Amino acid sequence: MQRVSLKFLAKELGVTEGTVSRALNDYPDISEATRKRVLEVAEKFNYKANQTARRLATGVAEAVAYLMPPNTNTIAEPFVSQLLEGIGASLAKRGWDLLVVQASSAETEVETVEKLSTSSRVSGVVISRPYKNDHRIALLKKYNMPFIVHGRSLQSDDYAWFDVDSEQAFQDAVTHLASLGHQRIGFIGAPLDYNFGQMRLDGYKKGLLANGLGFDDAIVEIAEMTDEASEAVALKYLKSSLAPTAILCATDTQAIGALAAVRSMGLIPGQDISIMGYDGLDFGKHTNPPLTTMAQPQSNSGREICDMLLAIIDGGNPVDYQELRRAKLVRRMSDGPVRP
Amino acid sequence: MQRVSLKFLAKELGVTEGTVSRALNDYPDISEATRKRVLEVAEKFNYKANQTARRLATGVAEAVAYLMPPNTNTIAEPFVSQLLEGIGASLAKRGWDLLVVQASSAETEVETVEKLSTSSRVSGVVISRPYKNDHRIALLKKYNMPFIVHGRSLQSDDYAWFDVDSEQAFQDAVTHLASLGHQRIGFIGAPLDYNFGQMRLDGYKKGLLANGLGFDDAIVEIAEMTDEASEAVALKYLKSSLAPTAILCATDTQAIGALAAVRSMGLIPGQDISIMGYDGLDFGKHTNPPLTTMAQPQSNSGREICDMLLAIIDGGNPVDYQELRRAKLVRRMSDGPVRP
DNA sequence: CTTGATTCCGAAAGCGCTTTCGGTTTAGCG
DNA sequence: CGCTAAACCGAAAGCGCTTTCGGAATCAAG
Repeated sequence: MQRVSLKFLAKELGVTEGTVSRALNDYPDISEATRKRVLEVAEKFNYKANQTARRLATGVAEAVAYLMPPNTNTIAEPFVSQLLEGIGASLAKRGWDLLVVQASSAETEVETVEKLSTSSRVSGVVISRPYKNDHRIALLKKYNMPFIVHGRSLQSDDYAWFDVDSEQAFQDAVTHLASLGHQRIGFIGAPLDYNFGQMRLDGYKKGLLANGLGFDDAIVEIAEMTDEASEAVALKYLKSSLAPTAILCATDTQAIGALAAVRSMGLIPGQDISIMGYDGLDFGKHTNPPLTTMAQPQSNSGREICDMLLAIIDGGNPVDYQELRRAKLVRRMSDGPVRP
Repeated sequence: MQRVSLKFLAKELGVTEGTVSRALNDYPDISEATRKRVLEVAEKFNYKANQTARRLATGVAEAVAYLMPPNTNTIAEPFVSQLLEGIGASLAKRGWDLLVVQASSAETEVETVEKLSTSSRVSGVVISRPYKNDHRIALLKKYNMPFIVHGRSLQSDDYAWFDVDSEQAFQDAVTHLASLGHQRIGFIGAPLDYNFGQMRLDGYKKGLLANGLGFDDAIVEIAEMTDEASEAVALKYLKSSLAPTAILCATDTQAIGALAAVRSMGLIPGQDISIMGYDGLDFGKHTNPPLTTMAQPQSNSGREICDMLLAIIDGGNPVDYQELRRAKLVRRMSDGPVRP
């Protein structure tokens, strides 16, 4: 299989490589006649430009990287493929590539991001699940690499991000539970080094305050974001002398674990104990019972995120690209009025 | 930020670019002394080679593409992120990149694959969910691009693949159900243009035969791979005059839909009607009731798949890389002995 | 017919790296 | 101490494209 190059086409057409290149790339200073001729021959030989050479010559990578969040071992990972799909769709409009990079461990993460920033493989990067103080963000800024973060770190005023207001969401969730008569609402949180873990906890606290409820750290605990870990914590709450009547979880995955804990005690979630999650995973429709949750509108957020990133790559000011969305309550069957 | 190039390092060191390159790439004909000197300075200036230039010069793309399956709208998509994670891990050992490409529509799919094969962006590609006659496979072969498919098409003897024997699995599933006393086992299948759809149906039929059970197309139907579509079909079965006592579904997602159908009739899955799925998704643990399924060992199949691909890229014969795994029964709560 | 402005394309440099080839040094040996 | 072989590195070509620069051809206008 003869690899068809520019040189080959040029020889075939009896013109120079430069001419072929210009014709193919819609330069203005090329006659309609030759452009047509070139296009025809290119089509005939099924010419596709060597991307690598093109990139080297133009100096633009024509690619964007998605930094996979570490520890993607939970049930909740459909969000990754959804996001990728959206990003891919956005990129397709320009014919750009999507790179998926993983930082296997925390140590290699710095190395990975550094290499990503300096090896000119990509024009921009999107990262998920930032930590409170995220070294990845620091590096990206240092190396002047366009980026957008899906979520926010503690200090988020000088870069682009797309986030759902989870603090507000958890406040709303508490208010909802309170309106059902719950006075003693437990909380199972996500690790606090993730900024969203902190924000959700803060929202929970604010919610208590706003509804005149007291904070009791006997029923507030941080757990890994797995169903098992959360189940254990929920079980502890339920077995304590002053058990909560409702448990609010930082993620749907955790809520699913809590559901299991409630059932394992012979109680019925939604009737005896209310459980609420956050994320709005589709799968929540099928848990036992269906999970009430705060849903983030993440259907095609990948697309929006990537569009924002592209705008920044095109010279936009990152600060102009900060989007805060609101989560909304999706009531299914795992919540209910408090038992007398 | 001064981009530090080979030329820069060379000037800094007072040697030529070639020397620096050789030192960095562990060539033998370089003295230990200068290698060390070069390494030090490279480290000091945090030099990372321009990947694009390197690729152009060496002619190897150092990247692999994953072709996203179309219609990834089901609940069952964690498999994508799991696969990507595995592939990424395998690639990380070489420092290669992972590209995720989407073929938005069927028409653009050919174009996409063609461009992928000829623009020398990647050294190999992995595809999922092949059709019976998959044009992507044909193209990849035509262009001599190393590839591996996750699954198999109809004619699969001349390329590399990694698959689970779903025909066997469905035979086993029927046998399991039959051993519980079920004589009338319904089937909800996946679209037959996917080869796995056909294989699962075939397995079901063979299973009936092997257990001396009759085939009745009143309770055999193909449905889209969504919970909703499957729920509708299951409902139809259940409302028919000769309702099945068990329903076997081609995917876990469909089984979840069937579960919903059973419950909506006021029946209890696993007691009144048995439901079985296939895939072994983690969240099957949390459905109502937990789903009995044929589990494919897909935990780190991404890694294996990519390792196989890399071996082929290194010159291995694709035919030597065909792996057939066996699914195993995971009993949870959605199956049980037939009701008298 | 000239002339100045256009239009179009060839020539060639360059993107940042790899790698071959050959020449200079040094080592090895009698 | 002279000769061959080995060790090391510089020079330069080349990967396949883009893009600037300038020259030849064409055109409109005087």
